[in-house]
Amino acid sequence: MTIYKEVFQAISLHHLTNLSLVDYICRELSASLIYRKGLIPSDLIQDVQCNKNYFLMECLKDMNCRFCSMKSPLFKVLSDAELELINCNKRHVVFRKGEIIVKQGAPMSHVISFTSGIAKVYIEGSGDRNLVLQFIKPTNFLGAPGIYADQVHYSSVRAVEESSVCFIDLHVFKQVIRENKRFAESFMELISWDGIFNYERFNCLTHKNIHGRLADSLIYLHEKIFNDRGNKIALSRQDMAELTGMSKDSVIRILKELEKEEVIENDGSIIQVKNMDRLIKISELS
Amino acid sequence: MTIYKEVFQAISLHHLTNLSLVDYICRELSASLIYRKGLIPSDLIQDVQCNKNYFLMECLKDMNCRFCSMKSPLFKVLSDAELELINCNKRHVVFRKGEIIVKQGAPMSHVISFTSGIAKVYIEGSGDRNLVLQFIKPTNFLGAPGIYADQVHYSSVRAVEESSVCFIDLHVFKQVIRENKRFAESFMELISWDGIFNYERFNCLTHKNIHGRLADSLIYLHEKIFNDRGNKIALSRQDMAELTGMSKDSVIRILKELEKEEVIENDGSIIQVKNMDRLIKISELS
DNA sequence: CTTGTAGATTGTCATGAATCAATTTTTTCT
DNA sequence: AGAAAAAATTGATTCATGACAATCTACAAG
Repeated sequence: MTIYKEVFQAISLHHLTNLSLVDYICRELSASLIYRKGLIPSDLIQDVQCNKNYFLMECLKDMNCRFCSMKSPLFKVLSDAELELINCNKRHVVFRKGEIIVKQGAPMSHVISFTSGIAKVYIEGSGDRNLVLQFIKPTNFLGAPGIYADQVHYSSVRAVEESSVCFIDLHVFKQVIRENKRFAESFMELISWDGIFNYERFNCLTHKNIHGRLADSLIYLHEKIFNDRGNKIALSRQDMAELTGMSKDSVIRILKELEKEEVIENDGSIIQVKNMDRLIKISELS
Repeated sequence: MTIYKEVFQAISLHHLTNLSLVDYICRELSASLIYRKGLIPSDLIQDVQCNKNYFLMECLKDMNCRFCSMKSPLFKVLSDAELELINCNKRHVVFRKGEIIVKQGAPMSHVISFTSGIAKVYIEGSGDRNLVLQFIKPTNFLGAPGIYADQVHYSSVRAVEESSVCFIDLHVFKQVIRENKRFAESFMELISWDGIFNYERFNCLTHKNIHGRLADSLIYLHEKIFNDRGNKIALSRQDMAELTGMSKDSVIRILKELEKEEVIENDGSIIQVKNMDRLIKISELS
């Protein structure tokens, strides 16, 4: 286990992003660390990929924003002084699986930077019916649209697996936006892209049948959310139902169908896409 | 007819907003103009309300942004110099009913300020299926989310009745945002509220049955869009279908039902809400 | 005046998808 | 490890909704 920690120490010291993790292991560590301990690199890479979340969290404790590898790309345009200011006004918190990070309707006192894990952003409708807007993984902000509206959360966020976030004081955050034009512009881009993402979901949810909706969701989860978990989609059927706007029962039914047609592989609660072309075709056929 | 023009000249000179129009007529004009010409104020107000759009457009031609009563409230925080800069880089254009103002997918060269009329903002899905995101009336901006993303329009906009807009050069607009912090902040608020509006629509469109969806839409149209047209909702069934995400046939069916129950009154293609409480109840019952 | 066209209306019908209930599997907690 | 709880599965049933077709209406163009 210590080998992982060494790997992650190295990562945080070198400011590596999630994406360059595997590259880095292959290039820098294989000779010196891995072979010395008799580990096969490909196994280590796979293990690290699957357990990345756990070790990441270890490294994030007490991390200064200036050196944190998991800070938002938006923060890259900030000066050291600005980062230090944010660092002094942040709290790093770990949430366990299933815990609510943000509650819809609650007043917003902090901007939340999501630093590790996976969470679902959902709106609570009338009568137990939730709709998952999107899943969140590092690095992203939570509660974006409310920040410049009326400082109220318009969606809830719940940890799907153990996750950690940084609470950043709202006033400090706004102050930095006011004083750094590039940062302000980046933040506007973020809000804008968020809005555009919703447009695409509108289409899917209102005009496609359940086959198309589930196909779209599987593609989304495969490509955007579980892409750094070896594309192993680990979600409850209920969560998938809330993402696609269909009933849990229907999700199960269609997943079975897809498994029979060998479009996906279903091992316990872990889903893996086997035939992406077919999924895309199903999505396009509506 | 000239009485109207006088009224509107007065409005534009005094920088009156839409909302204070009726107040203004009662307070300032009734004695001097209306009685002198033998008109009954309440009739005039009603007529002006119903035909506001036509006369408004007359007044907007060649209007300098500095004195334009229909400019966005956002522009109120701009200095005269900034308004003058925008004025020099804008084009005022009138669109006839049914014409496309903005086409989804097209590159965005200008920010568009909607100055009179009513238009529908919709996303074009696969296979002729459109979804109306919202109706637009003065004063508002078009193409908001794309401005700070990749300068592409992510929705189409079509005039529902004769409408006029101002095309403002995108670079000039961004320059003003960069240099005026208050304006930048206002604009962020605008984008944010836009996003929040979509959240509420998600709920409605994914979790309510057609009765609830139509009720919601009628409430929206009554309160937010046709509120300055004497609450006379004038839309084609097709437009209402695209707004509610249901088929045209179903719209007609439910409207008939509502008419029978005297919740609405349907005179030709003009719908008026008679029993708002009932509509709200239908909406809540989902 | 008449003719054409687009939109509105109405009823019927097929079907997609949710609900319900009963059973099995998996996960979690002690 | 074993019990309890939660989640997943499955089939049967019901209902809501969209699609189609035929007719009607109103407005515009010739």
